[in-house]
Amino acid sequence: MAKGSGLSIDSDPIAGNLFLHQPTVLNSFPEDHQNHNNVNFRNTRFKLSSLMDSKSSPTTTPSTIQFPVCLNSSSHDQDRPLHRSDDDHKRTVVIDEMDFFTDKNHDHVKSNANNSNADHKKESDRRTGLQHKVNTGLNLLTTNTNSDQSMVDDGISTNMEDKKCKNEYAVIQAELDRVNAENQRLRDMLNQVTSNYNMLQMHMMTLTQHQQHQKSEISDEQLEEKKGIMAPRQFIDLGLATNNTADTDEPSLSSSEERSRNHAGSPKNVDQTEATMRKARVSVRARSEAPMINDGCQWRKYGQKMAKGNPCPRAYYRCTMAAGCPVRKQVQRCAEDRTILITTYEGNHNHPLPPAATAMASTTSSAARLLLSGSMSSADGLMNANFLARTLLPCSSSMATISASAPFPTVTLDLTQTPNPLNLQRSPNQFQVPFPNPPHNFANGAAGSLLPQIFGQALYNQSKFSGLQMSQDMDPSQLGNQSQLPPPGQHNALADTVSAATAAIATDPNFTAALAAAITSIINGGGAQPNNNTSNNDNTNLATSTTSNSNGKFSNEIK
DNA sequence: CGCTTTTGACCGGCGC
DNA sequence: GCGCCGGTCAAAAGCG
Repeated sequence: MAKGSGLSIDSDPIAGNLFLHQPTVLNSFPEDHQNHNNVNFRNTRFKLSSLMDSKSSPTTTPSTIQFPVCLNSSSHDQDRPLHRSDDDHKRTVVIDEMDFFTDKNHDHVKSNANNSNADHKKESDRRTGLQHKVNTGLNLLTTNTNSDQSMVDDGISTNMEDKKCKNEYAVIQAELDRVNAENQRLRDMLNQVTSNYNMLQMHMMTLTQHQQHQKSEISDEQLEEKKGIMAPRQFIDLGLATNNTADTDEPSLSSSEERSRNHAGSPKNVDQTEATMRKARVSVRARSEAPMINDGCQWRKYGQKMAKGNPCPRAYYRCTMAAGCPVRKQVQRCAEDRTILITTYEGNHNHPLPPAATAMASTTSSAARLLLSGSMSSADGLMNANFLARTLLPCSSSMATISASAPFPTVTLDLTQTPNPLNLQRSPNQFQVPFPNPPHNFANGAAGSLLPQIFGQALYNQSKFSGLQMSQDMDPSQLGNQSQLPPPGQHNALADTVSAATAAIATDPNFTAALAAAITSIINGGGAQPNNNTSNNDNTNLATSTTSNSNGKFSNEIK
């Protein structure tokens, strides 16, 4: 990663994984460069790798002579892991090897403990002159078959030596190919990260320009919104929901009905998918005197229960914007602080949404998608979510929590901590996403709209890439929106990486993508689309100035 | 009259 | 098996 870009992904454990291989490939030990004739086989590998770096000429293939010398390292050394701290030891071994190759000295175990610097120089000179013969010595230490050894003992052998050289060369060549492939993969990943970074920069610039532009146009666009114009982008990506006719054509099923369907042998994937989607929950805590947070959707109350441990009743709502919409939400006041309203969303809308509702809807949808990812059932999913919560809401480490211990994995956005000066006092590197309606009660939409959107978008992208992982084992058609998957090339490259390191994948290649998408969501959903806020409900005053802090953090972290 | 809310009943999961 | 609990249903009531 170019230092000029300032991208400090190395600090991230996941990105660290990306580059963990990189130093291995691109960095060889300086000592080895100085003593390139002495490098052992493993060091030779690093040299080869470094030669294969894009900055190196591919034509500078090391001569075969370099390898033979190295292979003389003692067997015990070959079996040991390579560490920088072993450099001295390795050099010592090399000296032994040179003694081994001297014409008259056949004592393989000759100690070099008493060798002087002059000896070193002598041996070095001798080695230079005997480089061709070094190949022969190399062969002696390669893995020989019994027959080979007997032939050597017979003293035949230039042919055999050549043959062994060829074998050795083949081995090295194979290694070369392998490292080359790895390098290629790393380059692809690097390119992807770089492109994402560039895209992010572009978006940031666009956003900056848009800000001023939009401020002057807000009033006009507000008028349009009130005319009931519904922009195409209001069709929230519902992924599976829109792709599954079961979701769109059939009314939502109660849990018992779902169970019945499963027993009846209906398409299990669909049912399980829906069940999983519905299990994903996004909980929003916000202060509000109102009985319910206004999130832009139309809800119908279908039940109320007294929940254990809370004197306040829990109300159950379902979305009534379309028949059969499976989205439900629960509203309950916090037992400890009754000014806090806890709203828990579940499911994905299967219909177009007004802009005012897209934020929360995308959040719930994203949470469901996150659960759909193959790794979500494991600790990886929790790690992903925690990583995202930590990364994408750096301004609010306490604002986003994800619980997998709950009956249903739940993303909790605690907005009770942020109706604070952060949203009102903008620093120069912070920005405000303008919304048509003036900020109102915090619970009436302010951060309750955009923060979930950011987080939701991040979750969505995360799940998108998790989908790559899942796609290895599942029918790709089960994925929600294939069109949003990376191109096949990237897909394969990423999938390879995924299969290589399951724990790391979750965050590694997706990090910048999620990050970029989060910013994009601000631009598209908050900045470029700030005026799509339809006043569907009379008291809809969704969103306002938010996440300025988070954006400042984004750019700081990236650069 | 149509829609929404209320509220008791019902159901299934889970733990003991 | 039983009871608790969360979630849902659906009839009745309320409202515009």
